[in-house]
Amino acid sequence: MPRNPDQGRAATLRWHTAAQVLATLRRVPGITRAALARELGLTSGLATEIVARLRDLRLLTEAPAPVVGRGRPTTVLRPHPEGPVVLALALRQEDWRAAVATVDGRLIEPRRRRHPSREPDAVLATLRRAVDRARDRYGHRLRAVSLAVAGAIYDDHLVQAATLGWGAVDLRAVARDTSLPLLLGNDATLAGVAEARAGAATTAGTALHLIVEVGVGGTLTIDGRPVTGAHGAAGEYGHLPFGDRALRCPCGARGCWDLAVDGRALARHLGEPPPVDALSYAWEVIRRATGAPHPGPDPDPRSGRRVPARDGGDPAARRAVDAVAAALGDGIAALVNLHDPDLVTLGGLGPALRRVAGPAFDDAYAAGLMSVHRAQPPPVVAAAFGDEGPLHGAAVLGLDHITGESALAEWAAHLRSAD
Amino acid sequence: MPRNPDQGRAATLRWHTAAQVLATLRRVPGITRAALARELGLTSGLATEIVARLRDLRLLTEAPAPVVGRGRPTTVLRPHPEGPVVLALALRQEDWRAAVATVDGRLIEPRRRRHPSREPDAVLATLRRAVDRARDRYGHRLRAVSLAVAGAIYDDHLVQAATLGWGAVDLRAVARDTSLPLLLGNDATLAGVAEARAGAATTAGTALHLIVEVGVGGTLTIDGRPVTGAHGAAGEYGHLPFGDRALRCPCGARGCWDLAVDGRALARHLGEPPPVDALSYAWEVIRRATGAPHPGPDPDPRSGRRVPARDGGDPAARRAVDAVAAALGDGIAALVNLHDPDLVTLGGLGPALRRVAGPAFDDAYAAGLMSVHRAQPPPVVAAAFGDEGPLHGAAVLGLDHITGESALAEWAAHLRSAD
DNA sequence: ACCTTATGCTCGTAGGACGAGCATATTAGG
DNA sequence: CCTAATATGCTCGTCCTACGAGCATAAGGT
Repeated sequence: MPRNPDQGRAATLRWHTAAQVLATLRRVPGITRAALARELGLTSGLATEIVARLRDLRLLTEAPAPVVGRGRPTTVLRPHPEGPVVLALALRQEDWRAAVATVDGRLIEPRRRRHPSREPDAVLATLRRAVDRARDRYGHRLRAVSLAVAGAIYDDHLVQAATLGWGAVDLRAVARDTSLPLLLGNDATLAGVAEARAGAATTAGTALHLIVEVGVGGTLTIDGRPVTGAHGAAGEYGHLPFGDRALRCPCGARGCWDLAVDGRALARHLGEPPPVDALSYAWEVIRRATGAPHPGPDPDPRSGRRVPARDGGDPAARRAVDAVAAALGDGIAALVNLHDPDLVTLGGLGPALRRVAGPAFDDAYAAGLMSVHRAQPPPVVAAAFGDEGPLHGAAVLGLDHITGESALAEWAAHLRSAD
Repeated sequence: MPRNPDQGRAATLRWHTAAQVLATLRRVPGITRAALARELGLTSGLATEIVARLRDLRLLTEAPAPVVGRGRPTTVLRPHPEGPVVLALALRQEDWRAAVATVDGRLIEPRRRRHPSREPDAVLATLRRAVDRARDRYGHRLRAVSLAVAGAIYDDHLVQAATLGWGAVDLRAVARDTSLPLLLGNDATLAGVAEARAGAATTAGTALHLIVEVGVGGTLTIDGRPVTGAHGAAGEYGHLPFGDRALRCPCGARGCWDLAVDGRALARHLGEPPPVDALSYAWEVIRRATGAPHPGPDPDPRSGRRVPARDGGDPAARRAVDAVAAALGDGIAALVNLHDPDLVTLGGLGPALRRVAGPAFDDAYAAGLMSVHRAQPPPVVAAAFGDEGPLHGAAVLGLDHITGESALAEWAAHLRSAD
């Protein structure tokens, strides 16, 4: 039956182990060849064959590894200087980011630009220029473009981006007429993927990632893959009715959790009018609560050092932060009861709210857990990538695509035809 | 490296296609050999080889298929009369069920018994006798025991079964000293698996199953596999705080959805005292609301015929049912926003509440959906298996186990050693 | 009786995985 | 400085799955 060259069991299985090797290289960048063989349980003969094949395919190169003890020295596996790359893009409210990713998952040339205009056409034209620049520089090595967007995705289309003020916008213009696949993902989803693959949740099989900015977004990941639902629209944690049913959400429903945990909630607690820019307003309230000049996002979220003084700030702001942090902890507890994750990673305002709020968050979290989770509550930790999560997640999306079994077969055919 | 006989790439791949064949046989019981080859894209030579191997392994037999037109007649694939089986058990509040399942997924000898006593020891001893009986009858053909239990599972242990009045009970006694694996699953989770594999959600990639009895349980399934979380404790939909925060749940939290959608909610709306048996109380209120003698669970839920008259019942009961159905529809909408499923299947009281409530459910469901889901709202349908879901799901769990690649290798070794 | 159609079987070939044996490159220790 | 110990890499023969082509088989249709 399988006359089709890239179908059937044999053609798929051919690249199976090669894809595993590349996945391992991505999980442990700079892994040695010997360690890789151990990790995957490859016999040395098979390792020889597969590495040679991947070298011939310009997917990786070997460099002498630093010697550690006795025994024949091994080599470090690195992406090939003429190997395939993807362009990762992340589109947010006030700026966009771009980076080129190699098969080991490293980002090169990360850039960040503010939108000169927020008009869809202007933004898409800018992104398109980034694609063209990458094509000029990398030529046929560029194999895919992946785009993290702060908006709602449905069946691979952007249907709404509230923070950008966009409705449905056709993003395909970013890669039109390039023959490059354009891979689309929600930014909170992709940030969760980044945490699960290379960030704070690498050891977790099931992880929940939540990001608080204007409202709450996030995703559940299972073994590094996001639970995206039938149309890619899953992850609307902010519109769960965990909040006060008297409050009406712009989404049309009542009692959305969104309204209880972001800048709008802080304003309500402070008796101030609804903020125009809920995100910077929230940072400002957090600043007032600490009395510190600028509590902003951690420059390096991996270091937990900068704990601002809890005293010295504005008591009203502190009470507002406490209330919002409690609503956050309470909701997270409900989601832990629901999903039973190994770990929860928090992004956006989350870590700062928690830090400034003192015990309010932890108390609410503990109180909301069902008894089965009390003995070993899943840790709630700050996201490792911070604001860079969506870009890293987009890179993961693109690399998953180009190192999948079918894309490897394509790349091999591409090389054969180029010679 | 792989000196271990049942590890490594080759040993796993060996059974890969054979496992696919058995999975297909289970998805389409009574499939013909020719249709199977088409379905999996097997060449006729490979089909010959694999079917022959599975025949030799006593996993399936072939019988002449009814002739439909021209061409050489093909055969129907059936489980082998000496092939492996699993014993599926389902443990509920007032009764337990048992059935033996063959590799094509059919249940033979389904039985149902009431608990003579609800003491854990007595119940476990009864289940153990069912295991012994199956062992007597099937001998070495019995390869696993799977158990669906109406309680909370954590790390493969039962930590609580509220409806049975049990705390943590060690269920391993059911299969102790038999060398049979005991596979454990929550009953709502397994009912969802049954719906996704062979019930109302077979065509759905992502499906949400919810069952309303005392509270709400359920599971999300992705391609037929349940999302069970890190410890198998996921699916506590009933303890999401969708309800009135003024109400305290026995779980310790406030506002649990549970309290808004079951018999306890009906009693509150009617101003009656909290019922002792919330489930039969709920059926009784539904009966009062219809005026019909007995609205009970559908005898055949696949036929949507028995729509009771909405008029003629007790108006107060109808209003209570309306309110509860609305709370159900509202919560389901929130979960659709969250998970983006293709389909929602409803079990337990759900279908009856919805049928009796008239538009209250559908209105609340529609009103709670986010706009992205409005164009094509996921259908909410009655579960196909009704009360038999957990038993069928347990059978799926067991059959997945014995038709997995490693278990097939074991079975082959077992046969070799028995000769 | 033929042809048509659908299916099943045999056999030669390709290619991945495996294991054994040998080759190689380094350190540790005398 | 030489040798043993150690870790790693390569080659090759074998096994097994998958594939494709050609042929065989068993029906219906004419």
